Amino acid sequence: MGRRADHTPEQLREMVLAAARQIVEAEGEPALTTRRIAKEIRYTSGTLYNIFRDRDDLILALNGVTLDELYDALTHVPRGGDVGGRLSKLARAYIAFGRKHPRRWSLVFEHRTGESEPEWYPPKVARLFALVEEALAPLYGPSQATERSNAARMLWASFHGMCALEAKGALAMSATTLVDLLIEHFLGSTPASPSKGRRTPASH
Amino acid sequence: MGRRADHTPEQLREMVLAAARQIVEAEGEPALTTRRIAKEIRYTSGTLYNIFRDRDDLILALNGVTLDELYDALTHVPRGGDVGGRLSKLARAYIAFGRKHPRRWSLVFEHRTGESEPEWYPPKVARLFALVEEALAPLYGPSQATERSNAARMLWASFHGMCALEAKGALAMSATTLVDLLIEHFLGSTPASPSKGRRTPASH
DNA sequence: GGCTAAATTGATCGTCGCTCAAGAATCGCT
DNA sequence: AGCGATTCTTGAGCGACGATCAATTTAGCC
Repeated sequence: MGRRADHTPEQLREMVLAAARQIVEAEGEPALTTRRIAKEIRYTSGTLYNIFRDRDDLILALNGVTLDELYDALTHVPRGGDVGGRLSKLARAYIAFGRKHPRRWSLVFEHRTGESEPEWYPPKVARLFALVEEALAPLYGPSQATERSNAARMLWASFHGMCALEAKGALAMSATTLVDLLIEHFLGSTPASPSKGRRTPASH
Repeated sequence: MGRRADHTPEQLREMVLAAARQIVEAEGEPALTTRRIAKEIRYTSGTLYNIFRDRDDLILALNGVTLDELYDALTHVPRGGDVGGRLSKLARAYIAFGRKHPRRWSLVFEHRTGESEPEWYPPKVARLFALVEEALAPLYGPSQATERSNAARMLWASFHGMCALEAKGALAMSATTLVDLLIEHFLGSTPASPSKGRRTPASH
């Protein structure tokens, strides 16, 4: 057979990613073979290589979808309330996402990023950090951009660690409990700026 | 050819793990094939299946070696000094280990633990937590075992998250900076027991 | 209608994890 | 010492994998 006009390249790309998403979610990464995906969308594996450079490129694109969904889930966290409440909600949303899509979430972090990431990838990660930075805004003055950025990275990495260890069953307890413990400790002290130690938000 | 008396099963097992260790460290997990390991130790791949159930079992054993080495590295952290200093040294030793053996360290966490872990595995993880718990001992009274355990898990998971994100290049900064920031915040407040908030160790 | 260019297929290559019959070397027994 | 039983290793082989590519078929264009 030869050329078909069944689907545009864009449609095809989305069909592949949708199928890949479903396969990973249902059966895990080992089941994500090119032949399996092709079968799912009624093509053959060779066609996938018109769209993606190789399997790694396909997984990277799928991880992009996952990061988009994660960002979407986090942006739906209400913005009001105090800093601690918002941090906790952000962390819980992150953990909830990891629990809801464990295999796809794991794929983002287990995937070996070969030589280098495409240019569209880092921003998808950066804006997750930015959400935490934004939540921290009330705690820091305009001259404390670095402190706020460090704190956001510290908190996000910690959330991630709890989520990761929980997913591996290495925690023997709920990650949300640990998250709240971390946030309490974090808000209970502000060593970066002792003069500004306050637990409730204040407009700056 | 048939039976050889070149090596005992124990020797063989160690040769396999040593070769696997070297291959992973030098070329990463994709290079860790049964044929490659067998070639390295002058056997054929079939022999590996007399020692390990399958490739996953072999990787699990290798991860056991890695966890042992990690534990060894952490036990060599000096015990004296204040709590903050010891926590920081433990975390730095953990991060240093991850930096020194990135591919082998990643393998521990990227490996999909299929059905269930063998009985010898969880203790290797648990005693890492125990090291942090021990370091936290001066901060908690005898009736606060749960609080201490939670704090240790929270800290360890956070260390892990920083190490993991640094390894993926997602931090854009040094993990040790974040670790120290976390420890400062942690010691700067003790919401679990406000009456016992002290930053310097005390014998109990 | 006929020509060009694009897209899809199916065969194919080398490699992978894993299995197993066959054979060789060691061990236990007398 | 001899010899059968046992244990271990090999190498061929299976099915599946990622990836490539010539052949073929179709869509778009004049």
